[in-house]
Amino acid sequence: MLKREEVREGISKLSPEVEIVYFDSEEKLIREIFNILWEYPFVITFNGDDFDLRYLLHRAERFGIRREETPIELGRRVCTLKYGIHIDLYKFFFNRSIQVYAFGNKYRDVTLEEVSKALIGKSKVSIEKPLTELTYMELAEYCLRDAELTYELTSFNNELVMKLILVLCRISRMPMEDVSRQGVSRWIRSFLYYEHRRKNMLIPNTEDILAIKGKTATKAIIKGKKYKGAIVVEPVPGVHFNVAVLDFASLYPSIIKVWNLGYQTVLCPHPECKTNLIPDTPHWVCTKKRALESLLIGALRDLRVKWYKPKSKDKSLPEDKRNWYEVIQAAIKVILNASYGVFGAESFDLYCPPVAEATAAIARHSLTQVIKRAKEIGIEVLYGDTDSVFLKNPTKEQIEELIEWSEKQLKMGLDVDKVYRYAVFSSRKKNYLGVMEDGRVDVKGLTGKKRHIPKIIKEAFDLMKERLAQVKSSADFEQAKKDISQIVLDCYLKLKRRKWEKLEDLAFHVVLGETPANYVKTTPQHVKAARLLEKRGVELKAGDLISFVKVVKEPHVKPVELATNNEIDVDKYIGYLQSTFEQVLDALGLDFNEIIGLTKLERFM
DNA sequence: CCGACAGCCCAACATT
DNA sequence: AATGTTGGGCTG
Repeated sequence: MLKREEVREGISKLSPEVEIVYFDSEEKLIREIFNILWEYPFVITFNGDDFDLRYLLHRAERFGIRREETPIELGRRVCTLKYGIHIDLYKFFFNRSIQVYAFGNKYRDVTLEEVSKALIGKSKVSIEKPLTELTYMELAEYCLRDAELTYELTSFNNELVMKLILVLCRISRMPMEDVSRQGVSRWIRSFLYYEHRRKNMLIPNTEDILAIKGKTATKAIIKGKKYKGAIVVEPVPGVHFNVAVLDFASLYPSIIKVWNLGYQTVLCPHPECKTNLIPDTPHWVCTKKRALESLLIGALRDLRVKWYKPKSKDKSLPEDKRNWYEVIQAAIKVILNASYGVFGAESFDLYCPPVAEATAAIARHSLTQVIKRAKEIGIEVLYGDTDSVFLKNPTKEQIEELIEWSEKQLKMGLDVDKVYRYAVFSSRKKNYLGVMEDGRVDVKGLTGKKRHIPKIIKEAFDLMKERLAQVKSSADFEQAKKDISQIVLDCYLKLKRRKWEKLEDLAFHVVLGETPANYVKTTPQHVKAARLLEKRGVELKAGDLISFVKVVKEPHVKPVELATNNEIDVDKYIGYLQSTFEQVLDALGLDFNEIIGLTKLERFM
């Protein structure tokens, strides 16, 4: 720590083995930090690329410490070490694939506080004063905790993160420093390029692939997308008991494997292959040669499904071995999940639109076929999305038959993913709720689970969820419906009578996709609130979370910290409550307006 | 500058 | 007032 005038010692809450070293000049402090950095083969930071290491380097220059004396190498967007490997966990945890597939979306904002809370259940030391006003002991405590959290993010769960990085290195053939910073498209590029070189193949230029194979032939449903994607089945609204959810095992990678897809084989030059058409497209696939992507993605898929996944569940293996298999299968899953998308991404060096398009087309065909077959053998299909079918009360035999049929006819693995005791569908796609046998509740897409909605509505929604978890049979529903009506009514009255506890409970929370000034086409509500904050001198940028409430007067929103209770637009909130709950109430045969006591007549007055 | 994809829902905004 | 567009949050 740097000795400074007027800084008090403070009271130490640190454990006795912590040693504090004081320096009387910043230069000496920095030189000592550098000495320590030289000693370590790995240095882990959280945002060290953009802050810690960069800052140290620049401070060092101020004191005339020469570049040769510093252990830090300055890159354009990275800071590396001359001896040792610097891993910036901020970059690693920021990676969408890591966030979603490796950590199941447990953290949302990529901050040390958020990620630590989510993954290791620990928090930063909270401080009320500006850093400069802390006593030495407070500062020491604060910094030490940050260091501990950062380290523990790599050590928790048997060093999961370090193992994951190591496995990804081995698959992608990239150095740890790169693999921990770059996105999944770079991993896949590196992996495919390596195999090209190993087989002594030419690596095509990006523009040559596009020139020869061309663009896409199908029309996307969503404006602005390049090609047609997945199918979503119109749900059968209502409550359904005993719903089996079947899905294809890693559908897209399986298609790439089974259908021999790759930039070489789709629209190949052989006239005799032109009859080997891909359903729903004018494209054909080669019948003579194997595509490298198909081979490699297929091999990865098989390794995961047939070796690593079963080994990770094999109870006869020692714990640490099983754990290692688990890490590997998770790492392969991350790569497989992205392996189709990259072919449709312009930024990918083996970008090949017809390959992506063919994969999606075959997926539609496969799902359609399964639905058709299910109906043929007498099963009602309630819903389906991309790779799944929701079957109403099927028998064991029917399920077995469907799975066998898929294996034989489509060469595609179909499995029972889960069974819902009952499921609730509205008429909306990607919006449903399922209660599993053990009482866990899956909520998909419903407004009630979205993170931007006010706490007061979310809490009511969660109460309803808990109540629904207790329903075992259709007879149970009668009482549950009454209880749910009461939950909705309570929340309605709390709003109508302005009896909320805190204003924060009414706040919507929306992330800025851009810096406020960049919104030129429209001004969404959270941007309006953001601009009010900016007027107060708050600096805002993309990624910042804006919390605002809805008020009566123009512009109808206010940042929560600037608002008062009496200006709240209660009717807006009631409207929101209504639309949130109606997604479920509809299916239960309940009516929002009746619940809150409006008779049909009153509603028309 | 940042970089896997498409489809769906909702609310608010902008335009006709 | 009706209709299309934008932006965010979600599913898969």
